[in-house]
Amino acid sequence: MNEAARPLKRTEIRQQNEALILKAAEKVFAEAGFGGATMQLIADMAGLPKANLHYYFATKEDLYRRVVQNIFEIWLEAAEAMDVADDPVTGIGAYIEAKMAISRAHPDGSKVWAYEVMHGAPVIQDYLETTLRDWTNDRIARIEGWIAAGKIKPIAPRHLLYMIWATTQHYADFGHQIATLNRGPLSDEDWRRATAAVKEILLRGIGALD
Amino acid sequence: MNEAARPLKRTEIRQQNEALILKAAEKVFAEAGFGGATMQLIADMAGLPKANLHYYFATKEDLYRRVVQNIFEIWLEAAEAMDVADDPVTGIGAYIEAKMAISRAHPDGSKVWAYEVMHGAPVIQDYLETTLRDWTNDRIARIEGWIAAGKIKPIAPRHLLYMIWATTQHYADFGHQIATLNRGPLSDEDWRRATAAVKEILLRGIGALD
DNA sequence: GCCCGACCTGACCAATCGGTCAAGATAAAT
DNA sequence: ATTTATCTTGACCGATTGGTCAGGTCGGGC
Repeated sequence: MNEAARPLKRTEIRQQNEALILKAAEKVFAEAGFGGATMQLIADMAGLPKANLHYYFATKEDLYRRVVQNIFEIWLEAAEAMDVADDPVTGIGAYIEAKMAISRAHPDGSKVWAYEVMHGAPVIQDYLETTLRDWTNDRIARIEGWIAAGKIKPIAPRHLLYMIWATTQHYADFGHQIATLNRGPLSDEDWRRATAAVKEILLRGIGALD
Repeated sequence: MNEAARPLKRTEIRQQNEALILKAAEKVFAEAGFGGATMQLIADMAGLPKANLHYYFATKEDLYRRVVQNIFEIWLEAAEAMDVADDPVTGIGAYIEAKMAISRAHPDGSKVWAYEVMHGAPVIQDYLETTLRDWTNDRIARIEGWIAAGKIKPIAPRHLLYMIWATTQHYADFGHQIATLNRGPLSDEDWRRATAAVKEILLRGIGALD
């Protein structure tokens, strides 16, 4: 992969191999789930001997945990997009766009997250109860403010958030089904149209348009 | 389980045991995925010896296939709810209500379906390309009719369907996350409110309300 | 040039997996 | 009552799994 055989510094070796393993693990966990994934498969995909994986990650659970945590961080960064503006059209619109972009850029990560939650969130239960719950309550308060200011209709803020999560992540988690119905992977234009459709229906649905 | 030890007819034995195994399998496959599920675990949950499972279902794949097909049939029956009326509010509203009811009644089935699609639909790929694709195209034509008649705004019908699937199934597939944020399982009233919120936002989003 | 600690890996292991099978138990046809 | 086909099950098997380990390689401080 690298040009020639340049000598690598110790820290570079560690960073490079951990990243390589995490990337391969994300793909394999997304394709096969935790139980269906094997360390041998991840090793083959990373181009490393299996024993080398156990040098960097003690157990399969440790590796899985790191993959899930990485996704959660990407999730949280995008969540800040909702605070860019004071009006709901710009704020919620930017959040939907950010989440759609993540669904396209990190479909495997989204699937591993879905897998983890679907199976009772054994690894990230504490994150759900702390970070995610706090973030959700803050956004609910923000949406209630928009309702009180008459900027949107008095819909249920909590279920609006669930609908945003559901619709945007659907394009990653169910990407195979969508691609099958579309007779092929979504193009740039397809993604633009999908994002526009989701934004339009949700924003009009809460009375922020027209 | 049965009162006393009443003698069972041959056909009864077969039906009863197959149903018992399928029910246990649905739960285990939903909780652990295909790879994470074991025949021993399913056997224990069904209260039967493992060898007995292989008498009724030759392989683990056969058992999994039957579980996925069962869910697909439930899915299709509910899809007919969309054709109950000529106006979009009643038709789409009934479809959303039917799908929300399924999410509540068959959360494990929904999860197994999600698992199957997330992993490339190796078992039900042909259903996606035939039955589901035909059904989707028919409903798109129907929605386009409503648009042409001026009953709803000119939204993208395909993405409206995706949004309905995503939001309704989210309450099953991500039920654990929702329950955690809700500090407990959803009550009857919670489900009623969730269904109303989804219906209201989606129907207003396509311009069928107000 | 030497040495130490980080890095690498083929070979190996106990545990568990899906699946098999032969022998016994039971319901129904004769 | 005997036969027959269905149902039941403990014991077993080869294959694969996550994980270990001893012995090697190699970068970098001295």
